[in-house]
Amino acid sequence: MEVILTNFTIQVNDKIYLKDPDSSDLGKKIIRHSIEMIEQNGIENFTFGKLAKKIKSTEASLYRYFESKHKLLLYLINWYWGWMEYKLVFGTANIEDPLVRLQKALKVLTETIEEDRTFSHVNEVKLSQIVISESSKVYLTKQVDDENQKGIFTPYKRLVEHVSKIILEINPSYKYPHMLVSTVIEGAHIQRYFAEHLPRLTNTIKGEDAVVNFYTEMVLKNIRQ
Amino acid sequence: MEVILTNFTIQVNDKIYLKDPDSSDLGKKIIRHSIEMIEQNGIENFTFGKLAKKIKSTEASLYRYFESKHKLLLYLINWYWGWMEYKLVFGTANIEDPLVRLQKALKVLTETIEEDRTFSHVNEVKLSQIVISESSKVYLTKQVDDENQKGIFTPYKRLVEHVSKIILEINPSYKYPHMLVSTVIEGAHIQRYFAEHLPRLTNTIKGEDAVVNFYTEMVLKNIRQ
DNA sequence: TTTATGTGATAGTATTACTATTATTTTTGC
DNA sequence: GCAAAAATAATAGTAATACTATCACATAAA
Repeated sequence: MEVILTNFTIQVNDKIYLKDPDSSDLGKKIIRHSIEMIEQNGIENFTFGKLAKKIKSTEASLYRYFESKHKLLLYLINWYWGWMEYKLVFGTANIEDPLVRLQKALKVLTETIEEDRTFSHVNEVKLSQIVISESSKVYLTKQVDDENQKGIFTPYKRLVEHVSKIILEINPSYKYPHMLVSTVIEGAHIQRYFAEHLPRLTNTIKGEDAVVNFYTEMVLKNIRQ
Repeated sequence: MEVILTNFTIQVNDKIYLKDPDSSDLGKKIIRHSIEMIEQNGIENFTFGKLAKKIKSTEASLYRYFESKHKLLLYLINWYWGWMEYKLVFGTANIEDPLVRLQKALKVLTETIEEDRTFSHVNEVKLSQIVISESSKVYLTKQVDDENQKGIFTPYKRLVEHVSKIILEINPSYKYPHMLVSTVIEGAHIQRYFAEHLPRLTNTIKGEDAVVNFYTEMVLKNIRQ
């Protein structure tokens, strides 16, 4: 039984945008089509000019929503982290055993993304491809510290914190919970990228999702007392 | 006893440059100063115009060495992989026990970089900072497949292969050697970046190099039969 | 001493990442 | 149903970037 919750939106830090893209048709169009274009051509080849042309609007109009393409990318990535937290919370609700809960959480974090019809104007499959190829670029800049101070990376931190807590529930003396979780999240992205483009840097195994299995195994072996 | 090998150079794939920067004074100046500038201001804010001004040359002259700043970055990163391989080979030579050899290899891959006076015009400490903040950008582009076909990423692959082989020596049935090694290398970079800019995504522990210890422990626990 | 090679000087182009201004349309409040 | 306010479109312009092209000059190798 699939339940579609229509009164559900992912909140994104309002310092990222000038005008909430969720609040208008044009805004939603910007999100939908920027996802398509960035997924297709990468953030480097994406410009507001091209997007404006595609959605038959103007550059100036887009700049009323986001002050730069970097901010737009930040918006998309942050939306994703918010969505992941929502999936994590839903996916692990009512699971008593912390070990089972951890395994479920790791699965959510590392598995390939499938369509989620709850949020209509966002294509989560394409967005997850963007996250794989572009997300590290949002923090590997000289403005990190600045943006970090504005709380722009808190959704990501919250996600890491969330899973770290489960780990500490299982093994309260484990020394590196955050390091372990962020290694898993970032690693899962990179490994999927490698599998597609630089396969000799990873391992793919027929009949299993090597990424999910590898990182699940990794965490369990690491936190064992 | 420190031995300085002056007749030693790191070879970089000649498809990356138009003219070998090692072959002239101007070339070496380009390398030395581009490392300084990119480390300081990041690749996004680095331009050939600025570099030309700093070394009192012209944009056109720089373009005779590298056809784009992306290629220049590729050169630097590839130099680094070549240098790491050299350090790995030297550091693990004559170690019989594969477990000890693996531990040494992991240390080389994950520890913080110190000055190496063997290669005069390259500041390895600054270069390693560039690798931490910028290296993923060289393959997270839409030209990966193209560049990969030209063999531009082989030094990285060779490094991964090298360590993978040690792992298989210890446990021939281990399923994910490449994934494990690339997770370690990429992870070490990201964790050092997080420690400096987004500390809540990692763990730092007084009196120990948490990155080296975490990843060494991780590998050993993972490959145990 | 010629010739090739490397470097410098200068100029030019298409694109990008914006900002500014004004006109037009759409929405909303009464 | 209309005026006021808000949103969007149209148009123009700027500084910087990422190059390409051309020609002159210096120097070093043949």
